[in-house]
Amino acid sequence: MDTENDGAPRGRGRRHGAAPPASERRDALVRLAAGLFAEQGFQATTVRQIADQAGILSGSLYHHFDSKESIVDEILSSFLDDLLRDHRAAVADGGDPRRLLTELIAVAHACLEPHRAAITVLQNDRCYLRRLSRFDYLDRAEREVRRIWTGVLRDGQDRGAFRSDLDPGLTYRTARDAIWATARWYRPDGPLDTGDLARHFTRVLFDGIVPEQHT
Amino acid sequence: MDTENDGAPRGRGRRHGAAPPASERRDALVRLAAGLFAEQGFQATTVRQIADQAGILSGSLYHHFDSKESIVDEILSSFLDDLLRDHRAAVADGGDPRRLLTELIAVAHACLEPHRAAITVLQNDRCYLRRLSRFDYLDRAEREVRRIWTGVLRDGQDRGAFRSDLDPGLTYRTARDAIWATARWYRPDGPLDTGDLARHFTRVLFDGIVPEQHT
Amino acid sequence: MDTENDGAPRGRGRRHGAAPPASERRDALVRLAAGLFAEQGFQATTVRQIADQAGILSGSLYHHFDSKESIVDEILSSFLDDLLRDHRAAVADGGDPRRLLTELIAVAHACLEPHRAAITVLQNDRCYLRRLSRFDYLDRAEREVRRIWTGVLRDGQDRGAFRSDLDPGLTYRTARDAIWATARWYRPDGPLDTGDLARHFTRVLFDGIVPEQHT
Amino acid sequence: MDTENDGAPRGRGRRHGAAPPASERRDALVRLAAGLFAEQGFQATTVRQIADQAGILSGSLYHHFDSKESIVDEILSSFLDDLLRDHRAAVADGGDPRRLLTELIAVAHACLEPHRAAITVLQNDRCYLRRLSRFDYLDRAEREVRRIWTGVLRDGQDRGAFRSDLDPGLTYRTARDAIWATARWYRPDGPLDTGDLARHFTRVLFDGIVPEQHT
DNA sequence: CATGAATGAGTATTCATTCAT
DNA sequence: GATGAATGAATACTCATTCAT
Repeated sequence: MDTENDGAPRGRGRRHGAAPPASERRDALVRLAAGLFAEQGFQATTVRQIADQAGILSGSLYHHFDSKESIVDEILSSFLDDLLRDHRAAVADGGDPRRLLTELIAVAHACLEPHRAAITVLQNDRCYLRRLSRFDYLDRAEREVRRIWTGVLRDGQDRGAFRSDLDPGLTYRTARDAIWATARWYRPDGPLDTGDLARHFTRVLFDGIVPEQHT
Repeated sequence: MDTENDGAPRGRGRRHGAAPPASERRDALVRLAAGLFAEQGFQATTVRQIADQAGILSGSLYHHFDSKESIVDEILSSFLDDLLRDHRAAVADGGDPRRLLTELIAVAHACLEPHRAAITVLQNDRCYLRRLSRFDYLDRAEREVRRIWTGVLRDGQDRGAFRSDLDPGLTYRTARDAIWATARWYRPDGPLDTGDLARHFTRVLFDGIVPEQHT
Repeated sequence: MDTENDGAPRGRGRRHGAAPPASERRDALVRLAAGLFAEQGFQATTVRQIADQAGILSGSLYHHFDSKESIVDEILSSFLDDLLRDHRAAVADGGDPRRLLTELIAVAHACLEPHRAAITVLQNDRCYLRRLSRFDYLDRAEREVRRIWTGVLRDGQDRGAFRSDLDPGLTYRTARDAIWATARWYRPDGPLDTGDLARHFTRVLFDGIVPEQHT
Repeated sequence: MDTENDGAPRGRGRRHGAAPPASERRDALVRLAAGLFAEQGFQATTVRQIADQAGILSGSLYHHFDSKESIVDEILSSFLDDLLRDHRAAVADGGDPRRLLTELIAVAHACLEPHRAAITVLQNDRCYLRRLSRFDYLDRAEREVRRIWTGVLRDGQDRGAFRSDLDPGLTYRTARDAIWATARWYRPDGPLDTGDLARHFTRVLFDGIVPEQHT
């Protein structure tokens, strides 16, 4: 599907799945827009701000992109492509639930740096974007990620690796929210890298904040 | 050049702290706006949508409020007033850090239902609102809440109630984000009430998801 | 004409000539509005400002007045009634042109204090008001005043009292503008009263600023 | 949070002194707006009227200007730049007070035609504009002009060129008001040009309307 | 007489997008 | 590829006025 229009300069009519026409200029614009979206939110960022920062006029952006939405589409789909790929890979071979969950946490944290903008946009503007059919893939991806996490959690409960009195769906949502919310304040040049954050989070999630001998 | 408004119904010139002029109609409008802000975000909600849902014209809203901002101000300051009051009360008498932290978690979860709109707005539109000097109290409140949580956490570490290898600031942020993010999906008519959520969250935070005999 | 409706509380449909229903409250409101119109201009003053300063709600003003225009109508027609009456009286008995002109200058200056608001409104908002047929009397009054002044000036030229090389219309306009513009900066509590201003102006107009022996 | 606009057509963030981005279209719009401001006043003129007369939509004006205020700013600052420059030049070399004052009167009248709109706006809307800090330069310019006129007048009094019983400040204000008020009725296509007006005014101001032998 | 709630037509301004040059 | 000028629909907000209570 969607074979026509390949190689055309604009992304008109393109759907998620067909790669957008690559170009250095275009990539730079996407990165630039991503930064603004992350700082201010998608809706709150104007195409003029993007154009201003690129040193061109706002109308000129439309030589590279169909619309403001198509820019954010590129940012979001790239994030979700990576996220899903790494999630699937993490659980592909099955194995110890603790190891798998540790891996999923690491995978999510690993997205914080390269995909900070996408994560921020999803948190701030998801309720707006999901109303547009073009972004149906957002919910599809979320559902698959949820299935993977809750699968691992349930499997761990069955095998006795995780407490059986926990609600897997609730636990997943708590973990997911805590991780993605990090994007709001995480700064790559701070004292902690995303690996540190993942390790800290894993420890708290697995063993809690209470020392073991205490209970 | 704003003239004072003795007895006038609009909230012109009021500051945070002075009670807004009470009125049933006004309260109903605030609740109505809160619902829309929570669903769509503050910026994405138009005064016309609020007025439409109230069955009046958008200009008529300004009989009751100065501005769209003053509506959200009322919603947010009411939330933060409650939140700070309950936080201060929770730690007022000091005592066992585990009990205090349990209490803080309960206090935060107790806000999920009455202040869902405010919490959602703060997550979606904080980066916009904090630029307005009128909302300086947002950061002030956040700092005080953070001080209270990290104080309890540090005290617990000193007394051996909490693991000493955790970063109190990081732990606070993780907990905070996980709790407030709940407002995005929590529905009062669902199977779980906010007490259940608080208990679930407390258990995971204290003891982790791994059964004790496991490690 | 216009005999019906006398004694009715509101001025509805009333035309210039029929006295508005007197009332202390009403007069106080007119004076109050006059002050605001003088400070800010008619268009720039809102009925809410008037009501605020009267300590009532803006809607309540409409128990006393038909409209904002009817308030300014009262202010303006009162001024022009006085101005025309005094102009007519000043030239009624004819006589020495210098004396008559001195008298006209005095009459105009005498209006500065009691009718400062009307004069200011006429300068700031005349181009707006004259488009409304209700204010046709503004131009009628201006024409009569001009006739009186230029009559005196021409008569003075004929009799050798005023230089014959001056354009009476131009001289009238210059004098008129200089006098009315005074309303913009004149303050009753300043060091000069309107009599001083009239004398200063008369001297400059009659003899110029150059000492006589100089030329 | 306004981003800089390198090369962008709008005048965003410019200050008085920095030349606005020149453009034929833009200049035409300014002239067009000036005409409307002069006829109706600044506040009473809507951006829609300006746009209508330019044959574009009101929003399209904002491609060229930041705001309605920035349009009038351009009109006013252009006038005051010229006025101050010519005033300074007129008195730069000092000399006979009568010659200097004649020159100042000529300079002011010479502004009537090219800057009629600015003069009219200043008379009608000054009390509104001066409240905006952006227009602080209005008062600064007025003060300098006043200093120049009263300096010449006082100097003339000292040298016996002007009557010593006149109040220089009062005389300045009278002259200023009479000259600027001319802008309200002066039409370039009338029988008198601004030179005629200046000469007429100079004669009345210097020698009065009474023939010399008369007194 | 006054209030409180509303109307309706208007205001300046914003912004994604289009398109001839 | 970019510009410069525009569109059109939306935005928050204002204000004179009305009227049931």
